[in-house]
Amino acid sequence: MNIGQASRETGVSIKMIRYYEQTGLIPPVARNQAGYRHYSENDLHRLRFIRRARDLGFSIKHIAILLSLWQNHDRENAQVRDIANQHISGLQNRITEMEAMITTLQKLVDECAGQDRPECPILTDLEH
Amino acid sequence: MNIGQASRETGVSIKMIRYYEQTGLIPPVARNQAGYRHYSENDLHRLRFIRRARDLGFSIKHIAILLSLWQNHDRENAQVRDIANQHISGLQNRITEMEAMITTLQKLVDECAGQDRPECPILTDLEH
DNA sequence: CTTGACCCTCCCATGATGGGAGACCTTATC
DNA sequence: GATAAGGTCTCCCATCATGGGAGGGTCAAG
Repeated sequence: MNIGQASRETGVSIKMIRYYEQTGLIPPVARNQAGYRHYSENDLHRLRFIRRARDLGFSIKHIAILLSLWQNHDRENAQVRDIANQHISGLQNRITEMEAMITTLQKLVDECAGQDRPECPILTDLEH
Repeated sequence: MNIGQASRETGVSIKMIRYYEQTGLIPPVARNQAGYRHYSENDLHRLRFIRRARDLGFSIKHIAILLSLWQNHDRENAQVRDIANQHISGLQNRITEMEAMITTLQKLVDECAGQDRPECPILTDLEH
């Protein structure tokens, strides 16, 4: 199967498939005589794995680790859980930060809307 | 005041101050004969504005608009509110996405921890 | 044999930030 | 006045994941 169809099957863009190969996240795939990449069912499997992990917000570095654990039968499941828990914590921290931003912003917007003064409380806050 | 002290006063790194000038977010500042940048109280004011807006998560593009509204006395406060509301929506959308990721991940981690089978539900999910 | 769809590599761009090299300036100390 | 330390200048490179596009080769159907 050529790269275009592999892309359609897995939901990973052609650009990203080549990028993953180039950066070593996936091993080089087979080529035909013209140099076209050729994807086996196994290759597609790996791409779907990556796609799913990206959808869950894992970084490429974490995905690299997950891929190696995936194919290492000596792994401890706890290692996988560690990666996942680490990722969950990262997400939660970012959410906490963003919620704090929203709280501040919403208060400023409310103040700004609730009055007809010429100066805008949002800008006044930023100025400070 | 030189750039180093301006950086310390405003909390904006030297690198970023120069970058903001280079990309036009702030106008070029005065220079002494040796070419050293020199910052007035007004310049510091602008930098603090930017710093605060960055802390609230505004993109540079949004900050550029906010800066121009800040100095435009004909502006409508509603314009400023629009930018802020737009930003709040963006943050909320990202939070929603991340919360969905956390929900999925947490479920997988719980399943993985609650059993002693050799296969890991997290990897099994990613595989799928 | 032509046409259109596909594929290849290589280069560039994003957004915000930092690192570092090599050169110049300033200030304080001896 | 010399020297050392530290501040500043510009220019280039890297990040992370992703996309755009140029210029050229390939393949299959008509």
